[in-house]
Amino acid sequence: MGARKQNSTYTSNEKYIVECDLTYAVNKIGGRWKILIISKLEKGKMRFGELKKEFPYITERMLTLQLRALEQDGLVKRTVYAEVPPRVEYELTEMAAAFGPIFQQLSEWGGKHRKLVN
Amino acid sequence: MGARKQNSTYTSNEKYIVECDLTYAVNKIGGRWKILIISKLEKGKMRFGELKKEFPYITERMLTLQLRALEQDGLVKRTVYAEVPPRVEYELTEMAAAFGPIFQQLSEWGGKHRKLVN
DNA sequence: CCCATTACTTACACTTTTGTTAGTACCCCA
DNA sequence: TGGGGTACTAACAAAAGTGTAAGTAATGGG
Repeated sequence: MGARKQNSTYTSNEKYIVECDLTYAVNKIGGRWKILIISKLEKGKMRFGELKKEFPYITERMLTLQLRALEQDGLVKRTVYAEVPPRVEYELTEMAAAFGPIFQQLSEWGGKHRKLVN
Repeated sequence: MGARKQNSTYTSNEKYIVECDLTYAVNKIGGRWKILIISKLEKGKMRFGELKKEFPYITERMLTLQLRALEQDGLVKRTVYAEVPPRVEYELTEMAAAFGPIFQQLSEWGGKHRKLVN
């Protein structure tokens, strides 16, 4: 009972869309926090708590969710140290580091666009 | 009565996030259909109905919404011809065309990533 | 024994995004 | 008069994304 009704158009559209490598790529870094997290990690490893401090209003839940998704997608490597209290470090994978130059260009585009439109 | 309660954290986080030029840029092309639409328009002007045919399962509503958003953001130019039945043509602006090389790289990244992860 | 610390997890609520269905205006043509 | 064609629009509903509030495990230190 209570199995979620699978909205077929919603789902099949999603599949159709992600066939495009470009959309696929943008989806990997979509969402509210992923890009910001990746940007911070470009400077090196960080602990969960350190990341949290970087973003004044992020909730632990959101940070966890985003990091998990990034890990799942092979963009972030998570290392747990068996200590108490726990210590967990996050760092970018090569795949994520490859975004570097692309991010640079996108960022420039964003800057220019913002000036033109606003 | 019934004014929507403005969730302040939701909204203020949104503002905070978009201060980043990179996130700002990605937001402009985020959403389910925008990238695909831009990709099609890279080949030249298209009418509403032509665009619709390109995407088998998009609804008219979604296509309209996305085109409106792109227009609003200065990525697409909309030209209405005063005919009956109506004719409306969409084309990319320079700002959108500037995405070209970036899209190329993102797309390559997507292709590589897909092979690695799946 | 109790508390602090860290990195989470859970259940719930709100907001935005996406899709469904039906309908509109306009004029030409039969 | 009435249907066809085009590019929409409106009211509603489903789904995903994001935020709230509270709680957990484990252990060292007081």
